[in-house]
Amino acid sequence: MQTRRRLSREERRGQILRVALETVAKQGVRGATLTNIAAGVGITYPALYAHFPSRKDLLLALIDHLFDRIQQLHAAAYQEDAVAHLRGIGRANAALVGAPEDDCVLPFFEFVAAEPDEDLRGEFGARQLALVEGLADVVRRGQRQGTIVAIADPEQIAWMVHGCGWTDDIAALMGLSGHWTAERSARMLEWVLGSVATGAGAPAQEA
Amino acid sequence: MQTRRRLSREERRGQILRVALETVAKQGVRGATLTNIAAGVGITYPALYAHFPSRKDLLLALIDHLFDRIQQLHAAAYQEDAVAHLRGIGRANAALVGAPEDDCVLPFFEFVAAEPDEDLRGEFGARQLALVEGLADVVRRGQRQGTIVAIADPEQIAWMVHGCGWTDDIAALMGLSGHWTAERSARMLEWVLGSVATGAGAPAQEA
Amino acid sequence: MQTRRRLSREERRGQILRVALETVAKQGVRGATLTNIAAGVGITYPALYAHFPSRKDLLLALIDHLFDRIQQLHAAAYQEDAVAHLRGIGRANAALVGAPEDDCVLPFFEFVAAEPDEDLRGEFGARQLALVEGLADVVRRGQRQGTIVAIADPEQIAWMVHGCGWTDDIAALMGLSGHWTAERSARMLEWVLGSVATGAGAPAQEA
Amino acid sequence: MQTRRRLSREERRGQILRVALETVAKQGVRGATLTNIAAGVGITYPALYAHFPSRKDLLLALIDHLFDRIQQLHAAAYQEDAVAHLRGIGRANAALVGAPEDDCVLPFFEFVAAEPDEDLRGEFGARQLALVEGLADVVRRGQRQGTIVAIADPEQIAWMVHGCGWTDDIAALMGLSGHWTAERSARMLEWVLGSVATGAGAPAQEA
DNA sequence: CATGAATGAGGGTTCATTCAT
DNA sequence: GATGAATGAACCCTCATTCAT
Repeated sequence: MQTRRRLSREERRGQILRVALETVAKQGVRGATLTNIAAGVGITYPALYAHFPSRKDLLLALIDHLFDRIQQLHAAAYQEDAVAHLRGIGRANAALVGAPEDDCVLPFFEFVAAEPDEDLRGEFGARQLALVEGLADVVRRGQRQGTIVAIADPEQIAWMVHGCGWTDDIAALMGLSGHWTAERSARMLEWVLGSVATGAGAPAQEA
Repeated sequence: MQTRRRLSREERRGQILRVALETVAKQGVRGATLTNIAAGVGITYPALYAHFPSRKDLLLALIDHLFDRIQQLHAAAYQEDAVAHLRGIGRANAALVGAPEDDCVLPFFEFVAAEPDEDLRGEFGARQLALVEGLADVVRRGQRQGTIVAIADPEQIAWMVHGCGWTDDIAALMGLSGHWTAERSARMLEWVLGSVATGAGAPAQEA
Repeated sequence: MQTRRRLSREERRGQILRVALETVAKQGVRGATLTNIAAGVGITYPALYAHFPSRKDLLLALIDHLFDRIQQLHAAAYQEDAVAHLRGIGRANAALVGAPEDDCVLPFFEFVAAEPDEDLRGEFGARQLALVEGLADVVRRGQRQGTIVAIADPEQIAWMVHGCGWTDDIAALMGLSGHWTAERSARMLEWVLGSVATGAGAPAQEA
Repeated sequence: MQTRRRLSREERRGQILRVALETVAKQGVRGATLTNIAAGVGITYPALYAHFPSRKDLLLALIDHLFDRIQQLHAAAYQEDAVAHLRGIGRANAALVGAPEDDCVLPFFEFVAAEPDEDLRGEFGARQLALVEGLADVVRRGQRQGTIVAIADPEQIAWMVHGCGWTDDIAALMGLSGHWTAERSARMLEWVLGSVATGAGAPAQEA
């Protein structure tokens, strides 16, 4: 008599994705072998085929899962002031980078790094684009609010904010957190925001 | 009668590194297997062991080779005006990204993306750091020249210029060149430079 | 329709060990490659990894298996009279040596001879020691029975009996059975036993 | 101008054999690869082919070399009293076993252990036989001298003395020197000798 | 829904051997 | 007589995948 009840199909699938994400964070896409993932889940690897037709499909679903979580983060950082919202998004990213036990930012770049033969980059780029579009929407909202200068190109701003996050991630990935510090990262973000924010909300630039 | 003459040790080593770099550019670090590299060179894979004691040593030598080439690029972009020098470095990088047949920028990021189990990230980060230091030196030169505001933090500026390059590279890697265009990349660079450059040389910011 | 039914885990494991033992007997430890063993079993070599985590673990399990069998032989030779028991053990060994189709004695020495880089000698020595201890126990039993002189050093006797077996094995291994005959082997054993046995049971020494 | 003169063919050959013997002692027959041997000699491995047509021929020559050295040891232990001579031979062997830096006894057994596919055992057995014959000759000399009982079978005695040495060697090989001590080894030898020696020269047996 | 057994392709590495120089 | 470059076969090991149960 098993006290631990059989998981439903959906629950199992979610569990697998969570474990897979952790595995990618710790061992990279390459290290996310079926054996490793299944071991984390506590099942045998052929059982994974009951949920995903192939490893690649699992990884694609994982990208979905990952971007869902990131988008939740972006949504959670919402503030009525668009500039503050962007700042919140940037800080959320920076905070995650500093917390390597988190399984969200690091796997993000692990996917960027996923070898070309995994055929994942295209899919990944498309999601990334959607993320940037979301940021651009925030910029546009700021322009409607009047907190962001109307002349600014929303996409350009969005990409730059996004790029700040990338820089953080890459630096962390390469063990350069001691040099590209959270402080410098924040200063770069403020710089970008400050140069387009109107009024008193914009911190002065000091480089 | 073989028309292809026997290569000398140094020639062969150089050839292997060139081929390996192309292979990394096309198939990633993971795809740079001994079989693939040897096939590109036109020899059998055990022959590689006559030149490198192991695959990892080959990859480490490749990182050396790669950074040598990048540093040459940076040096080649030299201009007496430090701001112009930084701009040249940024543009050189952007130009390379647009020319995917070049085997220099893409492999760069392939290494960033190299799976953790390859154990290359540490080594790579150290080289990266040296590169940033080089950029910071240019900034300091600009400060001595008076073309860069004295108040600026050279390391901060250096990292930001470097980060511009990263953004270009990653975007290209993910097939987003259509969105993160050369124009936007240039604008971001000008932004960074403009905000620290003194005098008329600094383009006005318009985002 | 496969007529050969799928084997259970335990059956397969046992079969692999049996085949491996034969392989060691015929081709030595070095010749006991995964390919060779798997071929004998009738499977492909990666399948072996489902049963043993590595070749070395397989070989260690094989040593277990081998000593189990030898200890069974020693136990099977039991006689109440300790001297007779020792004689039985010695004769059992000699008999095996003469029957090369047996896969027990020969592999024994193959392990002794296993190249140092296999790292098996230590483990093997420990088992060997246990075997000698078992013989020493028989000697002590004889001393309690009064069939073996009390003054004798049990360990010394045990080692000497064991050494008789070694001599047989090595001679067989080197194809010298024509010179170190079963008769001479028996005479050496009697010599050892005779010199410590009390009473009429001890055959006269004639060399 | 090389101050170290070119070695003559014979000198080089001897040097190679000496180095090869050390290599076998330290790393076994399997570890005696052409690369390892050549490295010890200070030349490159293809150069070995100038002296031996193949690795196997080198190993066969090495067996010659090894037995020559052992026979020298036996000769050096010569004493007019045959029993003393045999005792000297046994002690010489035991002494060597205790001195692992010596490259004579250990390689001996490394060859016994040489995997069957090396095809060396036959050759090795023949040499071994010659060695035993030499011991038997000493026994016969003792019988003529009257120091060994006439009734003894010279071959039997010779094999037993030889077997004592084997036991020492194997025990050392398996790291059991702590249990099969030099003292026990000596006692076993005295036992054998004592049981065939006549007169006062024979130590009393005490087991 | 899950498992256990097995596979085939591929990975890095080592080694005896050949041959032009 | 010796070298440097290269080869081909073999080794151990890993992994995604299949399939009967």
